[in-house]
Order: sequence, then C-alpha cells, then structure tokens
Amino acid sequence: MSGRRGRRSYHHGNLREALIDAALQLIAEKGPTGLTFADAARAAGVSPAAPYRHFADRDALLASVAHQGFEKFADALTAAWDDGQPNPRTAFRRLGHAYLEFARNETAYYTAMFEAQVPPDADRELARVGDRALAVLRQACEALIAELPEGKRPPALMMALHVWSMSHGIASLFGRGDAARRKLPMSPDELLEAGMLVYLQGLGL
Amino acid sequence: MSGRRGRRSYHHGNLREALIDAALQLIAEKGPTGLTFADAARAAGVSPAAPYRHFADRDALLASVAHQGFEKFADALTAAWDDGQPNPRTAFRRLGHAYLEFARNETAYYTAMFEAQVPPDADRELARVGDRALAVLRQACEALIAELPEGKRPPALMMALHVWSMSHGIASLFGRGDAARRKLPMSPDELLEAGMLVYLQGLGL
DNA sequence: CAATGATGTAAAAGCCGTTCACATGGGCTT
DNA sequence: AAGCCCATGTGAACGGCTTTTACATCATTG
Repeated sequence: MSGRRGRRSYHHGNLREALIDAALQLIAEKGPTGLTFADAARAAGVSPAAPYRHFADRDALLASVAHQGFEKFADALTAAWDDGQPNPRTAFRRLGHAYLEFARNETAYYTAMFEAQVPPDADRELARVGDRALAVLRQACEALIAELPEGKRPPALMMALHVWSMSHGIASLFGRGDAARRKLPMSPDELLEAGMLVYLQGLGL
Repeated sequence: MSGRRGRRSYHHGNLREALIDAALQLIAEKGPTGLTFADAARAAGVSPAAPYRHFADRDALLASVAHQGFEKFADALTAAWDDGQPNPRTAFRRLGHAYLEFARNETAYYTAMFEAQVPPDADRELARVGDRALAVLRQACEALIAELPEGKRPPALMMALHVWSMSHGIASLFGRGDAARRKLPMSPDELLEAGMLVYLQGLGL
C-alpha cells in the first residue's frame, strides 16, 4: 500500500500529482489546517524534503490544489449549464444543484478554493481560473436576463454575483459533506432552489 | 511594552482575556492559521505552557474567540435591528449594513466564527450563542413577513436562512477588510442591498 | 499563620517546515 | 554506445510549535 506500483526507482516519476492527490486526501480527512507537507510526502513515499522540488512551500501546494479545484469546478458548472439546454430555466436549476453537489462531494477542493485563505496571487493563474467559473454563472444569468423586457434587465455581472453569493453562503454554512454545521428543516438544495425562485421572481422571471 | 503595567507579580491576574485579545490581534495580522499558542503566550508575557491553565489546547482558544465573536455579533445585529424602529424596512437595511460592517471591521472575530472550521461542539455553548445571532435575523424577517397578506407568507426561518446565506456569501467572497479577494464594480454593501431588494421584491414586498 | 489549590515556569519529547550539501539516474550530445 | 548534465530525491540539521510533566509561587481561607 505504501507507494503504489512499488516505486521501482529513485525518482518517483509523478511526484507533483501524487502530492496533490495526497493533499486532497488529507484535507478531506483533517481539514486544510491538518494538511501537512510531511504527511503528503509520506503518503507519496518520499522524503520530507522532496516536495520542495515541486512546490515552493506548503502554501504553494494548497494553492495548486485550489487551482485544480477551480478547473474541475468550472468544468462541472459548464457541463451542468450545457449551453442552457433544453431551456435556460431548467439548465439554471441544474447549475445550482451542480454547485452544491461540488461543494458536498468535492469538499477538499471546495475548502481549498474558498476557505483555506489562499492568497489569490499564490498561483499567478489562480484568479484567472477562478474567473472561468464565474463566467459560467454570468453566462447563465445573461441567458435568463434575455427573457426579460429590455427596460427591466439588471446587470448580468451583478446577478451572477448574487447567485454566487447565495450559493456559496449556503454551501459554506450548511452544505458540507460530513460535518454539517447546523441542523436545518430543509436540505441545502431545497434552500437554494427556494431562494433562487424568490430571487428570479423579484427580477420578474 | 512587554507586559502592560509591568506584570508586577508571578501570576498574571487576567491571563485568559489577555490571551483572547492577543489571539484576536494575531488573527487579524496573520489569519487564523497564523495564530500560534506560543505567540499568544508571548504577547501576554507568559511562558508557552501557561495558556494550558485556561484552554485545553490551541483549538479551544480559537473556539473561545469564536464564542466571544458570536456574542458581539448578536449584540451588533440586535442593536442594528433596534426592534424594527422606525419601521421594518429601514431597520432591515440597517441590519444588512451591520452584518457587512461586522465582517469588515471585526475580521478576526468573523473568520474565527465562520472560517476557522471550529467544530460547533468545541465549546458547548457555541451553537447556542450562534443561534442567538440567527434569531435576530429571523425576528427581522418575521416583522417583514407580517406586512404580507396571509396567503403569501413564506416560512420565517427559510427567509432568515436566505438572508444569512447571501450576507455571509458576500462577506466571505468580497467583504474582507484588507485583502479583498476580488475586484468588484460595486461595494459589498451595494451588492447586498441590491440583492435584498430583488429578494424582497420576489416575496412581494 | 500555615495549608491548599489555582496559576505560572522550566525542561523535554515529538512533529513540522525549511534549507543545504550531496546522491542518483534519465535523457541529450557526441 | 559513452558520458555528461541537470532535474529530482535524500539525509541531516536548525528552529519553532504543541503538549506534557514535575516543580515553583502566591492568594485565599480556615
């Protein structure tokens, strides 16, 4: 079990990814604070100094996890939106569920992305890949806004930020996989759906 | 400078509070992860082992900070709501601003409360004092709901959770004091106010 | 005034992050 | 095919942090 495939050689061959995987595992088990550079190295079967050949320091590893998380997140949202098929309303609802599902099932990624206080400049591409996720939300909002009469259209970015904020708020406060922070009379999914319904109603949709 | 008032005696006299204050300072400076038991002890002018007379471990200190934060938070929200004076709408808007203001100005408390992943059972009163804050939101929602015709009244708890989620989402994503995570075309306050306006509109208010 | 329990100290063990000099060997040049 | 070079991994070491344990100090109280 220690070192898959027996690590036949002095060089690992794929240490960078192995460390990120190990980090994910450890974050899932013990939270982002519990993530230890030494632990990750151990899980990958290398010495404690080896990770420094791939990451400047512990925070850089966390930033890489966050980076990868944002990519998967953007992919998941893009797939859920599916260009607004078969119609924007249905696709929008799918999008909301996908958001919470990601937060629930990919807790390690999600916490690395939003709650491990990774400085956005830790990875110089972090902000960009983060924007990709926001762009999906924004695109969805634009499609919905298009259904409104011209005089009553809100700014798409603002609407996207509202959607994101409520989604993140719910995910962050109630939507965690295992350690639910608070008992609720409804599921996070239901809460978000109801909230979005009211919000869209308020826009006139 | 080291040890205010010269620490005239072997015993500190007020170490517990001094440690919490030091923790706040350190969290504000270096984030909840940067908070170190040893640092807090140093700031209070005592040995690294002294804190253990007052807190089971480092996490217990963090939990106490969170606890105190929830109390101040609930107080701030209660004051802002001011029993709905002069009218629920005005008071509700004040409430929103107070929420973001707390997140902005009391960043150390806020992060300890919501982003330091303190397990809710770390302090056995934590959940209760957290509920006190929610209760204020709920009360405000009830006052607003009362303005609606009987057939169109949503559950107050659900509405409170929506309000909380959007507020927390905005505070968490954009509303930090110094290290703003993302550039916005509008202030967090404006974003929340606009979001709440749309939401209330959706409810029929 | 002396005992006692609460509070603080000193020292030590163990872990972690990080650095540095050194080892290894995969891949490119010739 | 031989040999060199550099990316990658190792081992040892330093300092800092957490936590425990035995001991020191002192405020209270009977």
